[in-house]
Amino acid sequence: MNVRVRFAPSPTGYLHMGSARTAIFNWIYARQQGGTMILRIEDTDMQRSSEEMVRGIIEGMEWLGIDYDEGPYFQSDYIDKHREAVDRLLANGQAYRDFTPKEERDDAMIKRQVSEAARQGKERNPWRDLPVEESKARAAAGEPFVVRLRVPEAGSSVFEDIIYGRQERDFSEIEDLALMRSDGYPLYNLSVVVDDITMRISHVIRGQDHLMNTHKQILIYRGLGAEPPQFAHLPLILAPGREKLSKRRHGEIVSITTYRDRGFVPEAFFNFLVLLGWTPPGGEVLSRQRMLEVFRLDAIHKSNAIFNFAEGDPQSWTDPKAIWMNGEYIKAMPLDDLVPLVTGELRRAGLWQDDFDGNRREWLAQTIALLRERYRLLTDFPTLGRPYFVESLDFSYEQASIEKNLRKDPALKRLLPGLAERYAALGEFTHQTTEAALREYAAEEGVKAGLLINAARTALTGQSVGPGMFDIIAIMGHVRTVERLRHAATLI
RNA sequence: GGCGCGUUGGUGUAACUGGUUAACACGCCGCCCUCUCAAGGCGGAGAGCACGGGUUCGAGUCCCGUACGCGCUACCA
Repeated sequence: MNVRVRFAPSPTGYLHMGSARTAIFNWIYARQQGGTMILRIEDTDMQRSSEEMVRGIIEGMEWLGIDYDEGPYFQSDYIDKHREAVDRLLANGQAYRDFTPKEERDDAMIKRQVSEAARQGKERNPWRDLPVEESKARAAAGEPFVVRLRVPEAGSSVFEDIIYGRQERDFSEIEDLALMRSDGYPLYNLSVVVDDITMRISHVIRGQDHLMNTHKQILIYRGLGAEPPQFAHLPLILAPGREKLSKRRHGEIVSITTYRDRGFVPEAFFNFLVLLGWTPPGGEVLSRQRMLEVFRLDAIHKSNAIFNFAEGDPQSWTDPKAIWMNGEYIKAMPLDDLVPLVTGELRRAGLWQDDFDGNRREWLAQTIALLRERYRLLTDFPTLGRPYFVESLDFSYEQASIEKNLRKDPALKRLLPGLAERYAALGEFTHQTTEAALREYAAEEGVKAGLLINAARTALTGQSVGPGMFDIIAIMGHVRTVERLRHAATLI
């Protein structure tokens, strides 16, 4: 079978995490099966739609590296087809006109009564049985009506979901849903089905919130004489506490752009997202290539995934596992791929210098290679890594680090400048020569090398953690090292 | 309210068609390395599988009920 899947977001202006994950699973399945990935914008809700809002979605997909073979199609471009389908349903008796005045339906009191009646599973819509001729005549006379699907009285709807298994629902539980509004605009359930038929979709992979809708949609497929596709419903992504994850409640954290802006490597976030609802066999960190090899739709979980983060806690502003995952990518990805990403961050932070991709091109690569070992976000390079990229003393010294490494021993007030002079006199300035000089100086002064080494770390970086000291010195270079050692003495 | 789906350590999950001391990852804690660590290496604590019944020689795995969560129940998508 020719696999054709679609990702069908509504144009909200940004790519929601949940939507992104849906897109990812569609994409993986399409690519794995050698099928076709289609992007369709569900903009039937006209007010919400605009160019800009669509762009936000596409940008998010591009960042994640999710491409598509067809589209973007716009649902609103197919309204004529939707209406035509409604006419066919009306003609073959699968649908009927409901002339209940709109105001009456909108009335809260009546709404309650109607739902109360529906609750008791009692009466069907009376307009269901209006003779066809009278129905036509009223419509022709200009009386407004909504078109409803004629759901069978008895029996049940059954389908096999690839993920959730056999689904059965009694027809008596399914209301005669509206297909077209009284203003002539087709409604969601009708539109998706018609579009999926015309786009020859073979597998509908979407959120579990549509699981119940599927019974209705299958009825529409049948009414239209079409064979329904395969369905695979994905578990939802919930916020901590198993509550719904929403932009309103949780803010920027649900938008993919947040992750782009806060230092995530696209592949890493893609990998993390894939874990929300699926466990790959043999390890959670895996390349896309590997995903395509081992992915199985029916291995997706049934229970909702929880996106774990602590509101207000800067340490875990997002799922700690996502941050860990990102660190794994930063450590393991080819350096040539990492350098441009870090370059972007340095530019954005105003730390970029022209010779970084000229004379100091190699130096930049070495510095990134050194720092990547302990960084987990791309933004760590301009923030934590600032002392490595600025020429001057324009970086801050952590107070705790000053206490711990500089003020620990008053002798450092004298030793640091002393070390600076030894270094200033050094001809060749490398890892080896600087280490030898430092150890020699420490021996002469009768102090432990570690005292000088740790003091130097704080002097050069303002921090008490970081790479091996002589690696740092080699990266900092002769001039900055001497300057910073001298300067540090003034802090004691 | 009705209907549907789900419920394994703090989190994400594993455990083939019921059968060893419930496994892995993140996080947490400790130790080691050592010039430091938010790096690396090693180890540890933490669930008896939502709860209550039942079937069975034996159940996280099957059945029933309860609780909780989520979803659907619009002339929204």
